[in-house]
Amino acid sequence: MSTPEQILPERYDPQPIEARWQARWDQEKAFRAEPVSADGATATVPDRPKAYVLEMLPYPSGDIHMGHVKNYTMGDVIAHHRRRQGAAVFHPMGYDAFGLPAENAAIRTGEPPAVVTRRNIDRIRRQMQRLGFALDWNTELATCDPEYYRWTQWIFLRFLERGLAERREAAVNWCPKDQTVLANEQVQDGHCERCGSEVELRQLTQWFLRITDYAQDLLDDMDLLVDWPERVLTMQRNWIGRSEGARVLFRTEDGEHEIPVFTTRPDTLFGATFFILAPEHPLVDRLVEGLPEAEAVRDYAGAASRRSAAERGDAEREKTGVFTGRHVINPVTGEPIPVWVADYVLMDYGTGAIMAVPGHDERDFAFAGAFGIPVVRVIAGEGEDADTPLEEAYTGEGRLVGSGFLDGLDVDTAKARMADWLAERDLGEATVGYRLRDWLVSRQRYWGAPIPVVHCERCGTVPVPEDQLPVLLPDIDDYAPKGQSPLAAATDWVNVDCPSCAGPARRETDTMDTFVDSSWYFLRYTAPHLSGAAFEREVLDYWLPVDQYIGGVEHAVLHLLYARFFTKVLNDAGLVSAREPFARLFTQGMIHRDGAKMSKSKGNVVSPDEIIDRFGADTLRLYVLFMGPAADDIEWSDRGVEGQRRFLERLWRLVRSMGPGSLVARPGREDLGDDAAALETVRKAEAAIVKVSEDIGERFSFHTAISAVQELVNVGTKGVSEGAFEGPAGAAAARYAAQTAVSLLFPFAPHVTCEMWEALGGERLWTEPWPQADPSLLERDEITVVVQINGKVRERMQVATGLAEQELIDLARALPRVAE
RNA sequence: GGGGAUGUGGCGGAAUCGGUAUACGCGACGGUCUCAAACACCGUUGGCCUCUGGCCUUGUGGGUUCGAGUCCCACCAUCCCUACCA
Repeated sequence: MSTPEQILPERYDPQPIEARWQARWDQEKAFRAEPVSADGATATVPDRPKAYVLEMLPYPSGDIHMGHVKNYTMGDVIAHHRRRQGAAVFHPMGYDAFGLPAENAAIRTGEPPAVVTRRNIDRIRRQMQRLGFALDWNTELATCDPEYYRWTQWIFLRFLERGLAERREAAVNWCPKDQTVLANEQVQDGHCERCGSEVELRQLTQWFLRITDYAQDLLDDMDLLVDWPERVLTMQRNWIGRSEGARVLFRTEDGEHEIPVFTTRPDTLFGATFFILAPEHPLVDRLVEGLPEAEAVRDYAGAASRRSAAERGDAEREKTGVFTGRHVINPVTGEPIPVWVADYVLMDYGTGAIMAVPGHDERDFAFAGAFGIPVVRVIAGEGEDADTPLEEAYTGEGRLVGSGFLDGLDVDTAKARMADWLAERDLGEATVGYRLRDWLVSRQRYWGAPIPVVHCERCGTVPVPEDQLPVLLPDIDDYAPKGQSPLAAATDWVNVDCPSCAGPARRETDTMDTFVDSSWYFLRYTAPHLSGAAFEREVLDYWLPVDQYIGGVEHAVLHLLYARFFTKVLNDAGLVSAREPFARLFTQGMIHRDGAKMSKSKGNVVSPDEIIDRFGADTLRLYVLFMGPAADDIEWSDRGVEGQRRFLERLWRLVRSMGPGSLVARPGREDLGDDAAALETVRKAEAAIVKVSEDIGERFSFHTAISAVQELVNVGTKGVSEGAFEGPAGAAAARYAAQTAVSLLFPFAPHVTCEMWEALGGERLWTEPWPQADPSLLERDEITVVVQINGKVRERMQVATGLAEQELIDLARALPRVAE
């Protein structure tokens, strides 16, 4: 360690400097978070502002990539800044450690996923430590640890007792390659989010979490998400997909069955000329029983269910369907309309049945055209009447026609009037539909938290009693998926006594989606090794909500929605005070190279380790944030990295040129006298303080914060080389500028700045109060005023500050090039 | 189809409240060092012209304003999300 009064060596060699400071921070427990709940200790909640700074936890795949470096460096900068501003900072780290990659590796090599994962975690931790992140390793957790998933299971039981976890049969997404079901959110464009295989629909009994019960809450509480990117809020809004409409009851012509539909256009009910059931609709079989159409309908339904989700979801595809031979009665016209089965009607949206209005719905229009079904106009737009022929579905505004008691009304009024009419006759009511589906959480895979229930012949589904948690994953030999969970092969484990009646029972063999694990990890950080509870209310309530959350936008409708849902359920269960987990969210852009996302398959990956070896961690940290706006996708540049290294060298030389000495106080105007260069230098330092503080604290504009320090360093370097700091005022100003640059740069490049800080006579820069600018030094005596005439710059004049407008105009008019 | 965003030098980008467009960095060019090259350092660097000066310039075209990269209207281009959701 440098001792005060010592100047820096001539050469900047990052490796030993970084190793030394990392060891020192570790030894001094410099970034230990307080309070954290632990066994046998009573945590006291401090009386000072807190800052919970969190980055989305990594999946331990073996190596961290540049995206991680950028993500954690941003969090680190904010954490350092808040700490030096006097806040109690919580900046934890963990691993989202269950999941398919480790399991797939196990299938290939036979090595247990727990072993693979543990090795990967050790590796990724070492890489993060090399980057000097100010994390509290004491609170580190991995979601695959039994002491963690015990509480994941415990939370699952809370859902179960609140009726929010249920097992039911449904058409679900099945990935044929990974041999497991997937949540709706994990299907992208009809393909498995993980492996890219085309997803099939299968009718299976699975575990769901009833997130749809919280659809409205999830929408309403977006007001509490004070600083989330609009983009993410919009994506969640669209995903939840609230639409107002009506439920309408249709009866079969024999009066035997009532079939409800959901429609957003109850106003068009007079135009409903046919009716469609989804192929999976439970009434399909019964309706066609004994009819000549039965065989054709069953064939069609069978073919539809074998079609891939992608194919079925293709709106461009020609409409297909089959007539059932049955009719239902249109409740307003009293007319029978034919019932068809068609695969463009989806079982899991609305009621799985629709009233088809070909005149005013594009899909219904296409279907009617294909099958020769009559099209009726019930809305007339501007300049149209009831007889204007429809060449395509008309979906615009207009007046109702051919619709009895609705005639002449506009669309919105007609919607309300129809809802009332239906409600008065018990034929329907105004209602709200959501696109959001319940969250399918069971997986037929090994490497996840076992679902803590037992199936008993007598008692049905029985929760595993809390004192028997965790339900540990059994050791097995063959991890390969076989269409059912590999856990089923562990018969000793599967066969148990029913906790309720002690009779023979079988354990649930499915494991939980790993998004369940990551839906509450930010709560467990506050009590990572507590054995008697998932967390402690008082400590949790002190830290929550997370003040700043940072991660990739790819989780907009996955993790970020699920974590909000969990927080609301736990809040309703009286376990957490927070209603929302993440007050502020920042979504970072990706780092590209050669125009594409860095990936092993494209061979365009730059390894963080390699950059650290060549340039040092400080340079890498500086570069990933200097590249451009943190929210944007930016192209990696090797030369850009070198530029940041050069900048650190420049700062190194500037600090070295100060010679031995101690920290200086900010020179005031009286100290600077009439030394203009010195005043300008101090002023630049003050401007940098203001800029860097705002850029880190409010704007998330790290690249401009770094530029501001670079400008300050440039002023210092230039001043030194031009001999502008010869006098006593200049020397003090230069030293103050160097000191300020080092202090402001610390959150970005903590190792080298700590080294420099000691050379400048300070110690423990990480505890140094964050600098405050002196506004009086920012004021100028004179400013340049630009004189424009008709938008053209005509003159520039130096004037004293504080002149009145008329005085300025008079001065301007007196200028020769203005007066002419 | 629906939604969200973006467009500024050779490149990444800055300009935060409508007030000197191009900060900071990369690259390029010139110089110093070197036998030489690389590195490093110093300097120059939006474009054009009739060059001690002038004109033009923020995707395109209009508008508001004393003044527009910034506000309004229209268009063009690109990217992302979503999509048979009744």
